[in-house]
Amino acid sequence: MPRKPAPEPARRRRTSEEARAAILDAAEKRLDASGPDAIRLQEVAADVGVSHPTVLHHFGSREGLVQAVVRRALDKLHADLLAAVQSAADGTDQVTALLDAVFDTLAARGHGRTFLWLALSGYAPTEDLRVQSVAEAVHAIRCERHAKGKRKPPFEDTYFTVLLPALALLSMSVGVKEKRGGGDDDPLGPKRFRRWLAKLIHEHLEG
Amino acid sequence: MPRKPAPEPARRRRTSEEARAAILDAAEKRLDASGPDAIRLQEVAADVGVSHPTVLHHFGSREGLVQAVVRRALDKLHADLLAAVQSAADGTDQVTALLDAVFDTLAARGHGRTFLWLALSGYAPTEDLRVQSVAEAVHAIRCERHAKGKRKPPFEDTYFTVLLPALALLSMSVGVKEKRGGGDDDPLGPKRFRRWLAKLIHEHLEG
DNA sequence: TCTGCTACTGACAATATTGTAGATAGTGCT
DNA sequence: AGCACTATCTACAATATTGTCAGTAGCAGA
Repeated sequence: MPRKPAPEPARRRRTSEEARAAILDAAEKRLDASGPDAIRLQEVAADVGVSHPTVLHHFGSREGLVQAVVRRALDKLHADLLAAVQSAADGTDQVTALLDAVFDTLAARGHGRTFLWLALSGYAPTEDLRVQSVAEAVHAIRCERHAKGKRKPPFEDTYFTVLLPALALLSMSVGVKEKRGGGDDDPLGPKRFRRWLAKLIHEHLEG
Repeated sequence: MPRKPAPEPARRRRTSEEARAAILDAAEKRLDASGPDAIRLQEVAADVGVSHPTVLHHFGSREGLVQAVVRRALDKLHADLLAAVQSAADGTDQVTALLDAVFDTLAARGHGRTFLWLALSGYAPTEDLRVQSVAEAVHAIRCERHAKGKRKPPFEDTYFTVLLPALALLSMSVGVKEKRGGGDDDPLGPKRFRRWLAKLIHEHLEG
């Protein structure tokens, strides 16, 4: 007897935007965890609860999806980084606050790990960290302060002073999962390291 | 007419050791360039000039090959790192020499890039950089020197002082190819950065 | 020269992954 | 209700990749 076509389990229809966002979320999880090469159409689709041709419908091709994820991830990184830098613009212990904020962006929120994946895979140039622009902003403040009597510090010094913690925090973001906890009292833990680094930088900037 | 079986292009027979070494070399190239996931049996075999079952014959499985490559790469990294640290054990400008040597190992020779691939992919824990042991060695020297009259510096300070440049150099090794050349006079180049960093560390150690 | 060992090979199988094609079914508009 | 639009589906095709198998061939020792 002719089989009645099985009643399909109710097809959900999203707006194009919603669907794209959901798919990008799923793809980004895999990007953060295992890199761009680990983005599989089938798995991403399964995570969202759709079939894989749906993903192709929205992004054209696997490469299209990867490009979209990369763009969104970098945009988010830039936004979070900018917010972090601005949030720490004032306060008594500026350097510590800035380091903590940038660490939060790069390590705790996983953006550093993602960025390393992208840089290694050739999807993002290292310039995308935008150290240069941050250094310029910091240098402006520094010059303004030191104008009184002392000699002006060279831009190179400011640039390197910004570059150093950026590079360090980036490397720290690799092993976030397996690292020791964040207790203040953990002797060699990342939190104490940041404090130490902040002090070092602060002393250097003061001269 | 019955085709004569095409004269096979002379099968070359290596010792097991030679074959394994050649295959590992080819696999390591791909590891350095594109990460462990980019190691394909077919491509590695083609690079060496053998068929892919030969690779399986020597390493059992793809995973066996990857494990072998990882082990050899980490061993080489440790050996080179140790040699670098020891080579810079004496000399007038110890810190600069040490940084240059470690930079050469991590960035110029590509070991840092490989290590980042392995760390991100979960093939090597971050502890594998062995910062701890280097820090202990440095701390011994430091204590010996500073014994005369001054207060003993805490180990934590030495550890962080070693950790900082290690993390920085590691991150630097990501974008080696696309970075600016190594001219001494390049304003914001990596060489000047290392000089600057060496000076910073030196001043910190002196107090 | 014969013989055993094993590095090596071609052919095949099994699975994974991307991509295509045509049909189906929500959704808003008239 | 009827219709256009398109998000979504199933089914299939094409290729890549790992792994198996039975046989071949180079080399060393008897």
